[in-house]
Amino acid sequence: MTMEMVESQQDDNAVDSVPERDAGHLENQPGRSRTSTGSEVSVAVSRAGRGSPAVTLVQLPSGQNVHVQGVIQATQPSVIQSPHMQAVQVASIADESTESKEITDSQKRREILSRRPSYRKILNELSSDAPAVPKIEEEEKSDDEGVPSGISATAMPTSLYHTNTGQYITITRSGAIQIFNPSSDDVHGLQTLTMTNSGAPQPGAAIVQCAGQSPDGTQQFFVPGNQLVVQDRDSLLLNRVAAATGDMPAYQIRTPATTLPQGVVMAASPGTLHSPQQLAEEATRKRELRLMKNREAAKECRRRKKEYIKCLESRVAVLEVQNKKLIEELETLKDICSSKTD
DNA sequence: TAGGTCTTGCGTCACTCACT
DNA sequence: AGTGAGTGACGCAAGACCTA
Repeated sequence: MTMEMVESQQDDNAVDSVPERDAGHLENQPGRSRTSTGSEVSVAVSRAGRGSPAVTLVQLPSGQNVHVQGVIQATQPSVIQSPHMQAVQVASIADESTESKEITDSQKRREILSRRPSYRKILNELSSDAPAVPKIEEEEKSDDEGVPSGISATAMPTSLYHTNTGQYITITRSGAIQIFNPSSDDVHGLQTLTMTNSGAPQPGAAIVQCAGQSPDGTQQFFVPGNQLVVQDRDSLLLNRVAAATGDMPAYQIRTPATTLPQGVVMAASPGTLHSPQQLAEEATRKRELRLMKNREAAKECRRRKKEYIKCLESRVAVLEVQNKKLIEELETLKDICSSKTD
């Protein structure tokens, strides 16, 4: 589901559903007794405390007493809050008076901050409180988002291969093949391939579709099952056509010949690495992979954070509408009360 | 218009948490 | 215990905006 859909859906629900729910909440205010007549309406305004909003006690004609808190409240410092963050903010506010405590224990602060729940978790908790707030799905995202996925959580590589051109190929659990060029700084260095074994043009061969930008040179690399992925002339031609039409280029998986083609390098498994140079290369490769995955994770995290903030802003809008309605309701009740006393 | 400031996004590191 | 995901913090770069 795209963000636009989420927001529009929220907007649709915002005005209608939430105030209804909170009206019910107001009706259930405990601790107040009915009047003997049951038809009297009384309004009492009291100040709760310094900085606290005024509390208005409204006795409805039905005999119900309603505590209405002032809807005009002090502005919040930030909409991004969690219980932990609130604790931090309270602490920081309390510390404002004493400059000597301005320098906080960074270790403790880091500890508090690091325990902050994920945005997904917070958002899902919010959504359980307010149905108008959409949940973030645990696993899948829709493919029609148009966002380059990179190596996502659902496509974690299970195998890593190194080509003779210095590129890395990862085979994910879902069967997708991803080509990564470490020398490329941007997202275009990553290509995602989707294997389709059914309908292969010849036995033992499979078409591999490349979702990324096609490289200039030919691609040769191995995949599990002793199969060799070759970008042959035909598929190269297909690639050129695809490049012209915007379609995806094609690769083929073939069973390799008894002798390895020139220029094809098979990455050795970590268990067979002996020389320090090989170990260093392996370490470098692992680091590159880790950095790449962390890069993607950071992107995803920022995306979720933005979505989370958007949802909070939407919720603020909903609550503002709700406050407005409550103000109007309160004014109406006040009018009824004053007209009865006159 | 040049220089300063602000905003935004990115990559990386460090760390925690959950899972196996 | 090891591993991967998630995320805050930090620094950097590029663009937007402001001001003398």
